[in-house]
Amino acid sequence: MKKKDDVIISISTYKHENLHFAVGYSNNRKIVRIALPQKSLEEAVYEISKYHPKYHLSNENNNIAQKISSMYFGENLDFDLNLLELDLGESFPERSTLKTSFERKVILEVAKIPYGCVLTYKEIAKSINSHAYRSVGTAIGKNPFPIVIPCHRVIRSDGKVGGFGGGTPMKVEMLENEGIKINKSLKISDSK
DNA sequence: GATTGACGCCGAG
DNA sequence: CTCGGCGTCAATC
Repeated sequence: MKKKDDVIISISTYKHENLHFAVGYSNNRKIVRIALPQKSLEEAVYEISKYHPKYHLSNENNNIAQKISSMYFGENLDFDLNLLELDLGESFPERSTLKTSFERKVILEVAKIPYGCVLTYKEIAKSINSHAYRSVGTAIGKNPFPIVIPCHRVIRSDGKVGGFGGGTPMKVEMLENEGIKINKSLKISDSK
């Protein structure tokens, strides 16, 4: 009997401006994880393979990886969320980082934030009827689909950009690529 | 239970 | 403005 966790995923990559993007797919063609851009191909692939050790590299679907890189660099593109395997808890019980309903609620709420806009961790918590601001941050930190699920658009209530898995500088860069102004003390400068 | 957070709020310097 | 300190609650051990 085949364990679900043994599925072999395929990883496709795309390079732009010396940054390597990687996307992992399950055998049903859904995206199981997106890697933030890395300086080398090996690092980009590792960001996927550390959650899904059984994989092969593929050149199929790297148009998607290319699209994701365009979004990273600030293009305002629509992305079909149906391409994402949001049900990771079921499909990949061991590797999942979206196990609980709380985490899924948070991620789905973040998915609604439009291009060029930001919300605070507190606002996300409020919209899912919770006061667990810190837990919202922790859940967003596990986002398997960065860039597409715009976790970089969630900031602190004091106006600072806050933490980010790929480092605060990357978060700043992504926000600036969307036209959001950020001053030297890492605060969003009001764009009115 | 105890510890740990990509947080929030307030008060003291 | 920076820093503690405490509040808060989901996840993890």
